[in-house]
Amino acid sequence: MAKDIGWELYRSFLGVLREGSLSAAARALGVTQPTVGRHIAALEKSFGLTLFVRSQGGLQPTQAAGSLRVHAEEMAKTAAALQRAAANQGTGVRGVVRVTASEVVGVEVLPAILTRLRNDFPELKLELVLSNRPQDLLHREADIAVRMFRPHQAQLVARRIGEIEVGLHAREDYLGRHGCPDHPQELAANALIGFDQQTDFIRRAARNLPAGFDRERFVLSADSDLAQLAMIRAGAGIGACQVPLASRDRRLVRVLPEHFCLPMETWVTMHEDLRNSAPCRAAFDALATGLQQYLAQD
Amino acid sequence: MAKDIGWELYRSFLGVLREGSLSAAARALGVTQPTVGRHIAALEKSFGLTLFVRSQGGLQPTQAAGSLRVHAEEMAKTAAALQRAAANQGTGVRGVVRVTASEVVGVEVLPAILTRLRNDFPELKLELVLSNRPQDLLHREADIAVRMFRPHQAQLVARRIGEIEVGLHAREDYLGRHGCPDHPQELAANALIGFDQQTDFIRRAARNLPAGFDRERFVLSADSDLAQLAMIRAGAGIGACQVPLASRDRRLVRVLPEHFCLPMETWVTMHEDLRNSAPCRAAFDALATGLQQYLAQD
DNA sequence: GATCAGCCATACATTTATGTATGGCTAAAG
DNA sequence: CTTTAGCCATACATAAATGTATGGCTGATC
Repeated sequence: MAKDIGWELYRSFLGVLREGSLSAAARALGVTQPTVGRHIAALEKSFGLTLFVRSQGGLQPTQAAGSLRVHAEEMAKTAAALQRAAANQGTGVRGVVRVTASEVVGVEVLPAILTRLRNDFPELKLELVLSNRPQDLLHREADIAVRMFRPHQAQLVARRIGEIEVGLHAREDYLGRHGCPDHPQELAANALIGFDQQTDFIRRAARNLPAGFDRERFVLSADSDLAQLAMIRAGAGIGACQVPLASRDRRLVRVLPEHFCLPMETWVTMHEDLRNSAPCRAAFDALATGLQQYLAQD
Repeated sequence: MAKDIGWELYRSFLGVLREGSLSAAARALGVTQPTVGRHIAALEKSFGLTLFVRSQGGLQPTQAAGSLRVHAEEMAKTAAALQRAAANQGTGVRGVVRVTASEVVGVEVLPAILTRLRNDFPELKLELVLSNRPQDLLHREADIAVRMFRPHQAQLVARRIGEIEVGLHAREDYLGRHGCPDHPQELAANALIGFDQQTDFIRRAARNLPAGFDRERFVLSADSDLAQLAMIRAGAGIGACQVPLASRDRRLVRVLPEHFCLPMETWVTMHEDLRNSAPCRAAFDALATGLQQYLAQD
């Protein structure tokens, strides 16, 4: 096998893939355009294949380059994880902790918790990754995850927070105009706010949904849970949201609580290696207690 | 955040972790000792923490360095995967394909298949990883896996080969001396060859094991399936092995076929991105057809 | 069609990283 | 006790990578 290739080259390679041109990649990486150009040339020579088709508007990746991209991304993620891990290694609660959560929790619940945490530890930095797709804690895409299911991977420290209940809600003035439904059948006559594409959670919860609440009846649809929440708050109709969230807003009224009630098991998880990391530990504890308070306010 | 750290530094870091000294790491990496020393110094400066305690006998990693190691290893694995992927990208069946399989299959079955493959494609190189632990195909720890269970991850091309049967066997001269058991109860009077620690496969198959074949009765134990096979072949007693394997050896006789019969579903799997890679494709096909022949010789 | 902005490629200067050579140190072997 | 082999650290020389400056090219805009 030919000599191993310098890892720095992969960095430039990924930069060009992401930015689309040597010049842009150079700017992003903090080097100059000829340097990136030489790196790509060196890679192509090593591999013996064409990675990019040069053009005046930039470089277009070949199919080969595309298939290598995932690996380069993985390198970048790992490098970032290593750097974060190193920053969290010293004594004292300082460094960067990356927290992942669902969009709703991240926007509605975490800010207050993380603000308190930051007040307690001003040297702590936080990165928030909002996604309904579970991040890979084992490979440190995130340090701590707030998830709605029991983690099934080993090597994780997991704390069960409790169950967040999801129920149907609407603003009282909407219900005043349309009447508050007493039976699921009456839902059909209402402006239902729902999902567009089925998410994992919905699929799992589908069997617990009442008959009147399904995709065909939705008048307002959005894949974004945040958008659905905003529509409920705006009085657009009846939709599903977390009960403790709705109870913060006096104008929101729960609809058909006995027919529509989805409890979501809530967990805070972290890689076990991070137990000895002061900043991760602090963030973990703050999230656990903060979320418990969130549940208790129900 | 401080400036990003050159990925090359991580390489030196991992080298020192693996080799235990600057000098040894330098040799392994093909650079000189001062270079590695500077890299480590640069890393320690960037991180603001001590990674190694210098001593005359070498460098001893601190706890911090140890906790960063997994990430560095991950970088190395990914870099290797990228390089392999690149090598397999060109036209023609050349490059390195990494195949993983169980120890028994790897030692007893694959050599013939891979030899034929290499004869057909002299420019193809093969790496064999023998392990009962499933390798991570998604992250390209291996390109192709021969596994005894249906793959549950998406993004994988999987071909079902059939079922390899596992049965009890012994050499005929052993049976001549001790008599061939007709009922499971008679097993207790025999020299049983079995596992020491329970493997995943055993655990899953446990409910299908006959009453007379369990851990307490084993006279000869080994975790290595290869060692068990060798003992069976040496005429040491009765043990379990793959039926097509035993039928190659005329001296081996199957024992209690109706009571002890564990079919193992056999699959060849590969990441779907590799379908367009000529060398991986060739290896995949060769493995699939070769294993099918192996099953058919039963 | 002329101007401008953005891009890549090349030639040259400079900085940076690396290699070479050496000395000091320790632990084990003679 | 001496020798040897292995290691790290430093000073200096060298090679390699990077930056600077420039020219040519294309496509959009006026």
